[in-house]
Amino acid sequence: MPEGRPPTIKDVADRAGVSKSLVSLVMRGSAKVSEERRAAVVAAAAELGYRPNAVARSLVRQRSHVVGLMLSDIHNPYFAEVVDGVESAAALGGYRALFNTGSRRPAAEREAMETLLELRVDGLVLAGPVLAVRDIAAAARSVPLVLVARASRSVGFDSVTNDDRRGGALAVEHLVALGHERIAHISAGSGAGARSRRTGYERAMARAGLSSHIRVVSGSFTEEGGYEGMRRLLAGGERPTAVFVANDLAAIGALQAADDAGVAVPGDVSVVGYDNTALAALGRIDLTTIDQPGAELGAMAVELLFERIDGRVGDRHIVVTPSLVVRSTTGPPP
Amino acid sequence: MPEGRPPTIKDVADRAGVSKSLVSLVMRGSAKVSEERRAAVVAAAAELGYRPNAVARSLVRQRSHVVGLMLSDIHNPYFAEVVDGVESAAALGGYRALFNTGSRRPAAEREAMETLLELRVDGLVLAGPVLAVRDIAAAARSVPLVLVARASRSVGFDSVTNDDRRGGALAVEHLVALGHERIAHISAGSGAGARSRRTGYERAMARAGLSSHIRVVSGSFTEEGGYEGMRRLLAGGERPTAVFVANDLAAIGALQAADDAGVAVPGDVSVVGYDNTALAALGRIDLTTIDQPGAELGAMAVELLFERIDGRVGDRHIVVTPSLVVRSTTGPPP
DNA sequence: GGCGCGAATTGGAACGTTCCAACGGGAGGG
DNA sequence: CCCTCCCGTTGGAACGTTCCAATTCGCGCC
Repeated sequence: MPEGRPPTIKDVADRAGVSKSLVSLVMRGSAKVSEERRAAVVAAAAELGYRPNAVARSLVRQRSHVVGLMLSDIHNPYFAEVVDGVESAAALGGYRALFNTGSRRPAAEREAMETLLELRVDGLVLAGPVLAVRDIAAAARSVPLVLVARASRSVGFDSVTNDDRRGGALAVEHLVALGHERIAHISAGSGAGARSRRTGYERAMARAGLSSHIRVVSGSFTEEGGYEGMRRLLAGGERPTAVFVANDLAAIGALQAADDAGVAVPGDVSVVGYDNTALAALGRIDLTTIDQPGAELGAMAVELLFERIDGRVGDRHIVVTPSLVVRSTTGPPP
Repeated sequence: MPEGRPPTIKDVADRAGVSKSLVSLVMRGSAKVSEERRAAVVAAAAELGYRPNAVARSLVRQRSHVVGLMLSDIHNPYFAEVVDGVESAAALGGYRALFNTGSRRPAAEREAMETLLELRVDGLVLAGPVLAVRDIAAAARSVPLVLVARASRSVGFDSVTNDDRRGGALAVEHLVALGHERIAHISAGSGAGARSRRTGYERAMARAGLSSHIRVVSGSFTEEGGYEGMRRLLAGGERPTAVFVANDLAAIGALQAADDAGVAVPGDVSVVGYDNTALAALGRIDLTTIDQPGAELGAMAVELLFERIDGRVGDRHIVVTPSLVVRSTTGPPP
């Protein structure tokens, strides 16, 4: 069980017979400390099990060397990839990363973000937040902030996204090339990027002369959302021969709904997802999808953050181009 | 872009024409403040965009109201469930949760844990760490600590796990009941719980009089580990008719290897996983597995943590009983 | 009219660091 | 032999809060 109180720099100083300043110098690896004193301090610290108090350090230095990352949904494997990128880029820059999650609920997201803000992280990365732009902009006023996987032309922060509109078009173009006309879309409503993916879908449909076949049902970025969406598509009206789903997670739900309804994929209906998560690559799933490199986006976000932290400011909105990954859930229409 | 310096309690006090102590009282919702002063303070805080500095508060109160959670692997959906449980239980107790990840590498895990420790979290939850017990025990000496999804009879901290040995036996018993004899195991080596699952497998095999059929290949708690393990099992020697894999993620890799080798599941070989993650429930995967309720384990861990934080100490090692979930990857031997 | 009391408010110490200006002492130069 | 310089070391202020003891103020009571 934890003992009375963790040892402080003062305790170490007393035991080593030096001043706390000297201990501080040793801990930070200063060159201007005599070898014997250093040894004495190191020994004393080890004996006491001294561990520097990051809270006190952070208070006096006005810098935490921590970047905060708010994840909109920890169940979406796409964000695990973003985490990888953020974490490795942060480590490269001598920073630590700490996460949070908002469970897709704006209120929870705001609270998670607030927690990070109160902790005075040096930079904040928001991955796929459903938060209002107003809240994001407000936060950006007090800390360097970068948005990942959600576009925004707003000022005051940077963003790194893929071109969701282009991605949506890519999906449609692929299906059109296969000969589909009745291509439906399961949208994720207000989810990050959902609007653009939908717009990409609609415009590409129009360009292909298929305006009359545009059909959008609302869902979400979750399995349940995709399942429900597909259920509705299969139930009512003229059945589509292909469905472009808002993301992989939802696409997997859609696949499930098709399986449950005895509808063959891609025999009866083709399905396209979005994100190219590890899930999509599983042999049993083998989902055609749009690739959006999560780890890279995360790493770029941190680099932008570093520039802001260093004072090199300029609202940069990086947009990477998505690409199509064809697997076995798409084929010619029946 | 962030302005010069975030406003402090002092700035608010000046603007409202009161002392910093009064502002502090208002911020903490004290009842003994006159209505007019309160209003003045609230207004001043809003105008300045004041946000309390958790770092300073944490320093003086010697309490952060944050529980730290170190995740061994953010790509394993099982841990996302643990996060859910931890987060909701923490919120219930008025605490915030902050995560970290160690990417299954002991050195990285130690660093992640150290980060949390330096930040002086009030409690630490370690989910499935591969860290040495020595390191865990050392950390437990300075902070209330609970281990999740890894057993340990050590003193100084609590743990919440499922009975991995029983789980391993459950898998074997199910397969034996189906008529299998050549049941192999893909182990996760030094991963948390791996040893016990293996022991459970071995003992159950012995109990069933199948000692001579015991066959263990080493893998890991990842898809690649499972893939490789299955590849080896299918390649060399007498082919098993059933395989118990260390966890769902690895089992999915194993499934893939079987598919790639043209081996039918469960026609030629049955496969059992562990964890009962959302992955296993996917229709396309439909994996027979051992259920270990992640969210519940996470929530229980936080409750134990709270008891320790409140000083009610006692090394408690909670072990929940796993259960078998039969799906379609298991069947009678060919 | 003075006294006591409670309620509202305040100043200052404390938390554990870092940083800076200042200090002591030995060596080297005049 | 004294002065200077530099190196290693030190004390104290500062960071933004909370908490406690002390202060002020208004009011009722004797």
